[in-house]
Amino acid sequence: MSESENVGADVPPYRYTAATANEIEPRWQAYWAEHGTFHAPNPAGELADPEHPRAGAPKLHVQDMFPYPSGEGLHVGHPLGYIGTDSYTRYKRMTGFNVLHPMGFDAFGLPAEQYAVQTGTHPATTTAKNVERYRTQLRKLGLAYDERRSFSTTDPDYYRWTQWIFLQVFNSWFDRERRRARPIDELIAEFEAGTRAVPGGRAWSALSAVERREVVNGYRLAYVSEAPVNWCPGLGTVLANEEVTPDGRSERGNFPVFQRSLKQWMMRITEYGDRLVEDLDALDWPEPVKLMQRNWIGRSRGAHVGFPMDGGDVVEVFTTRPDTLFGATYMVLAPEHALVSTIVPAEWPAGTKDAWTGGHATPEAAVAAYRAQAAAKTEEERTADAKVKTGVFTGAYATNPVTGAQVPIFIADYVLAGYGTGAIMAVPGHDERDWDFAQTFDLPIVRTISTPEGHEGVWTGDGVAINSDFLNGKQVVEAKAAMIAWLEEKGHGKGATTYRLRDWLFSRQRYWGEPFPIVYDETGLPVALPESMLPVELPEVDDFSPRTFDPEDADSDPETPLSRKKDWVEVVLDLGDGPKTYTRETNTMPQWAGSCWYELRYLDPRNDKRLVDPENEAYWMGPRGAGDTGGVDLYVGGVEHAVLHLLYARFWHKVLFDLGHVSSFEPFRKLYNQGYIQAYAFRDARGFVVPADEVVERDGKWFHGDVEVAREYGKMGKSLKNVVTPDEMAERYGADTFRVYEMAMGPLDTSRPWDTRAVVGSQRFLQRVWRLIVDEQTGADRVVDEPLDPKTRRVLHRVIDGVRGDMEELRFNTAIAKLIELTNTLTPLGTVSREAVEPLVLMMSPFAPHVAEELWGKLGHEGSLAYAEFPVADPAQLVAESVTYPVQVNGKVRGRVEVAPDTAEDAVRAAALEAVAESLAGREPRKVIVVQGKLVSVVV
RNA sequence: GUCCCCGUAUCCCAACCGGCAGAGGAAAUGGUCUCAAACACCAUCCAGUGUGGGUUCGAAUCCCACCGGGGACACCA
Repeated sequence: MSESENVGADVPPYRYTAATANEIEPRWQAYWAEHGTFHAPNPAGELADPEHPRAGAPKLHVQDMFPYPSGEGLHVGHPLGYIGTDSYTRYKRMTGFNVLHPMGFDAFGLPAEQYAVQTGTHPATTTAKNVERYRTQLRKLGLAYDERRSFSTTDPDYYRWTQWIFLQVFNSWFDRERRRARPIDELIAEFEAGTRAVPGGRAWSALSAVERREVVNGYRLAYVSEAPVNWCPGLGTVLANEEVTPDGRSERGNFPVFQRSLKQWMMRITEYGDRLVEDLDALDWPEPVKLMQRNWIGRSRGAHVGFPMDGGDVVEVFTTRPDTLFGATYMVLAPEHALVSTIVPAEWPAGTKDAWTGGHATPEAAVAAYRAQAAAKTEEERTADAKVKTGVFTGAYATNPVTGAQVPIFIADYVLAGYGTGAIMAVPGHDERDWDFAQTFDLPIVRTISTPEGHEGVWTGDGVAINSDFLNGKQVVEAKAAMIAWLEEKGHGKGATTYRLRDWLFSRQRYWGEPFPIVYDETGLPVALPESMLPVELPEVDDFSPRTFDPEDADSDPETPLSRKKDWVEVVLDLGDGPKTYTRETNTMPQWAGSCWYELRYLDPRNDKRLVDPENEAYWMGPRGAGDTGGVDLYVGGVEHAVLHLLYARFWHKVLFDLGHVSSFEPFRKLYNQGYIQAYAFRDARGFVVPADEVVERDGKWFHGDVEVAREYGKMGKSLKNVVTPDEMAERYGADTFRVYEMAMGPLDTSRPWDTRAVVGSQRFLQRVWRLIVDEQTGADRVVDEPLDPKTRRVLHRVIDGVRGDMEELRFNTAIAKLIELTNTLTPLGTVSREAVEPLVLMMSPFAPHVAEELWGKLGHEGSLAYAEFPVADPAQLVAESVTYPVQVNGKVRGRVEVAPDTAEDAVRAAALEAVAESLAGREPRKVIVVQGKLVSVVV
């Protein structure tokens, strides 16, 4: 690695090199810090500044997904998005916007805790050290953050408000009629006044105090429930559905996850299912991310239908196709369904087919065996071959409410306990899974939708209802509505919507997270701490580790690190009725909690009275008119958070909106997914990774020393020995070169391979600009005040126009290409005109801010260019002096005509025909097409 | 299996509503500078747009099929 180290005696003394960059860059970084150059003024509060050049200007709030400060520090892939937003915001600031571009750290989480467990170092120490390292690395890149607004989610001043939001969630309920959250006191008032029926049918006044609390707790948006959860013994904690992979393992650590019924905190995100789906339409987000959220929420509209049984039980099913009810010839329950054990008769009823029994003598034996078999299967095995359907007859029948027919009830693992009611009506004629099952078990198939001529097998498409009595002749949509009306009238069911989304499991058995602001009294019911007691600080402990277990031990029980801190857990408090002993909640919040609302804290980071001053929130994030969602103007990050962070953050934001704490009803108006920087890794014949920077290419093959190695393409990472750090790039080329390279190598939203060798191209560009202004031998200023020649001036204005357009659309690669083009146009001119060079320096400043600031100074300006006006193209200069039309004859270019830009179509046509007269050779044109400003096409 | 995105020069990428396939960078080749090399500079080189069909005066761009790469979903009733 040599290029920059041989800056020898022969290099001209005033050339722009890595050494120049490394002198300039820290100096400007210090200047910006000292002058608070990138402070953004708030309308109100401590950060208000009426004297600021952008006070009262239109605002722009641009934010990156903040990093988890890992111990390994940054590699060149991490800051790609940060440099993108930095370039964009520097540009927007120069066009007159008051720009908010903050950065913070998402610092709670597993790695710091695991490191603490291994080394005994307190996670707070590790975290502080890592955050400091990140800050240093980011500062070296010249990222223009308002550093007054920076925080870590682990700061007690920050998580105080995370806990405060938890209390808001805990102290509210979802009013389904109004479709929004309301304070829990309003619910209690309704119960007291008798305007809302108490569940269970008893009068509010007849309930004991404890019973009342239990009723109310059943409504809270944050609640404790004993329910099946994802228990991961290997990690010693429970996990949210979103943190479990499709094959039933933990996203972190890849340990097996088991369903266990445990008492845990949940958040009622399902109540927001409709709004989370519907409001997606109003967001400027990439379609794939919207699709992922829609899929995850999985809203289905349909009906609940009751199938009565002789004993009085009713099998309740959910269906999206109530219109096919006449074709429901059997039913299937999930093996875990609660009814299964009660409906099984002692013997197989008459008419039981052999295939239905699984070879067992009694229904009880068959069901028991099938249940055991299903329970033993992993998620992966269960879904491995969807075409092969398994199941067994329960021996019981229910009545199809519309046909009156007795239909057999099966259990099968293709029906999931956790979705809908855990039971289905099977319509083999019009559902693929039911069709497959009916084939295997020889069940009757009744078609209720007309199928196209000649179609055989299952039909899931549209059609007209047949064999369906009062539905016959209706189209699917119409038939669904008619059936729902019938069901509701007869009391056999009603229209319903279900979701794949489950309530959010919100507690973790970890140390390094936010403590809950919750204690338990002698009744064992939770009591919220008052706001005045926030923050509930994380206590010091000796042992940070949760109890972990044999990863396969499904029956182990979680134990929280905080529960071992007895003198913290037992606490005497006066919560209004005198000092009493309480027991603290010892779970902590999941890592997502801190990132669920951080966009709001940037707006008013020092406010110790409120989460955010409403005036500041309305200014930075408020809606721009009726129907506008409000929110961050541009939010940049990777797609990997499509359903986790982005869904949780939307949920919390909507709760805060409902309770009147914010004016925007979505947190992120526009989302942009940056691509990833990929890298090559190399392995020898044994499969061992060799350091990528020691591999050389010869004749299209790769060698490590004399050993040929195989190349693979993928992530950059320590274990792949292919990490390149921004620090090393800054040292070898300077941060500006590194920034320009990252922005120039391709569109921001596509992934591309890192190529250190190509970085030099960006350095040459900066060097050429520098050379335009500074004499490399003497250091003298080369710029003259002579006007530009008209041709170059038109190039300049075309570039200005193009660069502005590119910047607005985040097309940084093409913007840089245009700047290079302009530079290459100016270089051979000999005289360097201020008229061209000043705009060039301003236009390059978003990408290469340090060298631009330095050159701006050399051009005679005082202070920073951060608030200088970005060049504006003169429309008069954008009109070409003349236009050259290529003239095509039958699609081939046969001539050219040069005319004035405003030449009328007829004149262009005449000139063009003349120009290709020879090619026409007397043939009469059948058609002449003149595309104004583009070309002429002649057809003969 | 279903859906979405992408295949342009040796490589990374441009080409905005269909209009002369090349803006920019890297590599390569030749040259200037140099005792020499590196740096720098100048010049050159390089594809008819994955394949096959269609629409059109005209297709990288629109449509269909296939091939290759990436992503999402995958018993959700």
